[in-house]
Amino acid sequence: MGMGVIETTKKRAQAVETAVELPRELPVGQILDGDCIAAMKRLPTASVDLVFADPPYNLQLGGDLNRPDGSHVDAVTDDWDRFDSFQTYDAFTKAWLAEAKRVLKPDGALWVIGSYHNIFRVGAILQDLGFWILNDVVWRKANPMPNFRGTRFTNAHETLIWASQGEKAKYHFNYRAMKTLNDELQMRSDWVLPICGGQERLKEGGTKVHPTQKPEALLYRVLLSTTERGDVVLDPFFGTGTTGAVAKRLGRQWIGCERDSIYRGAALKRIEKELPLDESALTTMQAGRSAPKVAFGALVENGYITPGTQLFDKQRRWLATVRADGSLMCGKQAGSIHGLGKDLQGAPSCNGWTFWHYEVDGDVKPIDAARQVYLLAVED
Amino acid sequence: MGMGVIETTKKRAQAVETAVELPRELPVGQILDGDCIAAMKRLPTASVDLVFADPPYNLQLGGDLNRPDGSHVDAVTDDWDRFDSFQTYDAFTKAWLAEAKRVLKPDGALWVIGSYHNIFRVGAILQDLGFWILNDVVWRKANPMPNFRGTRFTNAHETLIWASQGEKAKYHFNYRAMKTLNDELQMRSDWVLPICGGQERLKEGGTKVHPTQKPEALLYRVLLSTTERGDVVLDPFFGTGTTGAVAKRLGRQWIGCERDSIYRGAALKRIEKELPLDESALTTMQAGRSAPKVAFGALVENGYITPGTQLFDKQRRWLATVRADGSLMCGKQAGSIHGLGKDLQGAPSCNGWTFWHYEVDGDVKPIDAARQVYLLAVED
DNA sequence: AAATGACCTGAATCCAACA
DNA sequence: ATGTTGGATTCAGGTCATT
Repeated sequence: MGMGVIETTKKRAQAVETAVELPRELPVGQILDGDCIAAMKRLPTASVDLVFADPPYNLQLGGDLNRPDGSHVDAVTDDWDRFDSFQTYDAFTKAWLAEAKRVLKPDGALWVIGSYHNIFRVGAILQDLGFWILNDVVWRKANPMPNFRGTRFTNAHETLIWASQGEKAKYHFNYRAMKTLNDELQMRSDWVLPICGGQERLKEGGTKVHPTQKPEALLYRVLLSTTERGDVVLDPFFGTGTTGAVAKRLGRQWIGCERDSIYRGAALKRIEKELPLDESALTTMQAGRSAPKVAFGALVENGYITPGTQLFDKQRRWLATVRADGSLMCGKQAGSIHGLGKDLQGAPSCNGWTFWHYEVDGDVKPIDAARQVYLLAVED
Repeated sequence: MGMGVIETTKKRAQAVETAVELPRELPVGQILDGDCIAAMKRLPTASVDLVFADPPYNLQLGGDLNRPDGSHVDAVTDDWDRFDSFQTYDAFTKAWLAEAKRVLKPDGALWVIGSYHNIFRVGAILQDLGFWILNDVVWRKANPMPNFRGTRFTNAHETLIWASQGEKAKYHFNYRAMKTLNDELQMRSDWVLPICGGQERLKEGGTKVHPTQKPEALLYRVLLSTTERGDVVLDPFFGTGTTGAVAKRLGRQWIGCERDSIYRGAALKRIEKELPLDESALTTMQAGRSAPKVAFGALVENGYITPGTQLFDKQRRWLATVRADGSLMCGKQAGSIHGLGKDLQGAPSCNGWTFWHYEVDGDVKPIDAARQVYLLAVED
């Protein structure tokens, strides 16, 4: 697979050098120096599982922004400069998003965080590039900075976008882990988390090392929800390495890009100290579909449900008989627990495990109860 | 001031006709028929104080969706939400936003609501047109529809953008009213409100009249925060007239655009029944005050206590009127439920929840009773 | 009457592994 | 590619009938 780098004659010599320094193996556990676009160009196509990006929010803070012709952008006051700077920001955004898309595996995903200053541009551009938005997630800050002048609403949130490679692309979502994390309710698109402060906030001589250090809890949720253990996570705007620290803790591999040597030093020191969680802690709740599947026939086979047992729906509209092969019969109709339930109701689908019930010791229980008992017995 | 219409010789005759039917006076209290872009072109430049827009979201839904119990989800599949491509949607968005900008006064403002399907494109385009984003506001739905297949995070919010005419433009923000409404805390950029249902939801023969009717509490907060009494509010996507109904209630003037005659009919009927709040209820807090603990304003906003309601102490020594922002007025004195109670009694402190009473169905109850009802409804 | 429970619904880009 | 099949999947609030 090619590197996707546009090779001009000028750049070719450099590319050869790079090939010596960075062979095909991914530079996991490393912070790549320099501009993130150039750094990403040195990574192989379709090689990382997740990109998490916290790009500069505007031109004033993003000192690495230049016009396409290379000239530097400074004052952003009048209308012309505003227009010019939006254009410049868009070009920069398009460039790094395109590289991120190339580097991602087909079933990889992208997270970007931003505020109203930049997130609308970022969102529109990633849609234009073919990314498919899966959710926008609101980080609701538990303790935001107040609006001191009383001129607007307290800016109390930031927005994250989660996107796959395209409309039909696969992606990973640990639904069950999120539901468990959220007290057995589906995790919503609004996350209430405190801002980064206290012991977690990196400081040097009393002043914060990085102006926009993100809370680890935010990365924890991002990585736990959309990566698996061992996955490679790329952060093009690594800063002080929150992504790397949480990735290491959660048993994920990481790659960073960062042009500021002070941030790089702080990040490496920080990640060095981080301890990975141990095996047992990293085992999360599994979704039903990756849990061992149980055929209804196995319950019959093993005597948990006897052939001839009468099953019925909760309203007792239909009565079916269990046959020796685990199929059901109701009148002249027969089929699997799911298929028969579907046909009888004329529904598009049916979960037979919760639809069919049976009597046991005078109680009415869904047949799923028998499956639970069976699973407990088999697990040992 | 000109009409801003590009006058070709063909259109001139029509323009004269229009001038007869729609003279310089704004068509306040009217719903303009037809496409909103064409309708807005008939309005004078710099004539309205606020635009609130709930444009099509371009949902791009796939096949059918069923709940786990097999029931069918009634999706938004209306023609008005279908666009060929992002390009088509962008062109449409740019056209109506440009008209909105022309029609707005120099110190006017724009609100747009959307979801991740469209809001990034809308936000980027309005920035390109020179609008200056003041806040993005998140409507956190108290009761969103779950993600039935467990494939993503529950899509539990929508996003509003509030923008002025430009970076240097003036705009209106009723900081004090918002702070009072939010229990003496600055109003944040995330608003928790239930979706529109129950009695508020317009129905005809048991089915909803409009698939995406917005809750009145949302418009209440928008109009109270960024308009003054008598201001003209334009809604280019009027639908069933939530904007008009709340505007009338709050003593604002309104203009709507709507091409569907069924929606227009329902909106006119609805607004007809709406009663404006009286003078005293509409006077909101202008000066600072300290106190309460639970937001009395939330009860007002959500209709548990109507602005204009008369409150009194148990001995009926004082009579106070509830105002739109949740403050009380008694004679010339005004304040929060606690502060005013304290001042009137000359006491060091006062628990407004137990001090103030109101009549409901002939019974006299402390306002704390309304809080209890509200808490039961809101609690999670 | 108050409490309980069944049933319905809401701006939704909603499956995966086979043959 | 495309169709088929197995089987996994929901929260809050309102309405209305029943206890």
